[in-house]
Amino acid sequence: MKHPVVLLTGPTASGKSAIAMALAHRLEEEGGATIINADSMQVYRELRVVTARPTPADETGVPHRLYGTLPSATPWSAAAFCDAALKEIAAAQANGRVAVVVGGTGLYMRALIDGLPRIPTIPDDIRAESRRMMDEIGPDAVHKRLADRDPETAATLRPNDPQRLARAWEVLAATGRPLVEWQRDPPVGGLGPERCVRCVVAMPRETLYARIDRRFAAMIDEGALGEVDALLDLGLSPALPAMRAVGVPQIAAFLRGEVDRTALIARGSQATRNLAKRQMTWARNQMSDWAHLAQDSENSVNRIFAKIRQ
RNA sequence: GCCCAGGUAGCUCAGUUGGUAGAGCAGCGGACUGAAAAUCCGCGUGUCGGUGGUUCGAUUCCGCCCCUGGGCA
Repeated sequence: MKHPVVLLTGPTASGKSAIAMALAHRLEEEGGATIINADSMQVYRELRVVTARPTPADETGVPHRLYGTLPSATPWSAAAFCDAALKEIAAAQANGRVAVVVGGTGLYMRALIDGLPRIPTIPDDIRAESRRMMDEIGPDAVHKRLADRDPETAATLRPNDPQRLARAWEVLAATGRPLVEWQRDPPVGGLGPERCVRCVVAMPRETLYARIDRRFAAMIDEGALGEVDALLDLGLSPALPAMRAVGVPQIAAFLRGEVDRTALIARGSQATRNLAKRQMTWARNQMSDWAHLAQDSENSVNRIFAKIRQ
């Protein structure tokens, strides 16, 4: 394979970052690797402990890109990720390095492989207006308004799905063209599956859930409370993606004195398990043609290494 | 020991003026096309604490017993 890009995913706490690091070390003699973040939350600067982002020590050993590079006030997106990731992949390859894209966000992986239709960036004021309308009149009423002007897109959306309705509304408002029409345009910018070595880490659910419980409790001891406290000091809207990262609302409730430490750990672990389950559903049904790796890091590295050399 | 309030799904609880019961959460399955760690959808048989009694029929009414919480001694 000429310039393979390694795509490595798996549910949260599955150990994919450790596998990526081991792979990078293994590739050291052949030019090295650059690890590129495909996780929707690990980009946010203010969140490190709570998103289990690679440590500064990890980052000095191997080049890491798109980790902690964005202020939490600025929402990231699948399209922003694709643009940035494609540049980083090109830069890594120009230096003779293997690009290893790692992250748990299935949508980002899909967008990177298949590309996205070229929908214009929605201006901030239109976006804000769309979200404000959602808050004021509720998804059901927004769905009715959308059905009025864009019945085709409205028909594909449930009347109680605020996130997708807001998106459909702002695309229509900003471009005058229905979202479903945009989505019929050919996607651009995708890497294509043949250029990618796609791997997903899998393990028994009980094993993963136990890892999650252990990890969340450890985060509390490693500074997650102070980190979230500092984030809250920024006074950001609670609707922002970074403010909704798993652990942030739960820790915020603890800092407000609404729950005790035991309840915090229970709720934080719970929310993380819920996330892991959704990620596993995505992997099972949307990534069935990806190579499945066991949790064993050494074995996984060997398998990925063999695929790169094919 | 006495009095009061409870004992219903894994958890928190609702309910049945007597016709064997349902929400939220958890769990499981699913969707996912530019905020995705998001957003949304589907799945609920459980000796209704135990045991006698009344009744055509009791989780529901009555007696006794057990357990939990609170109060009084």
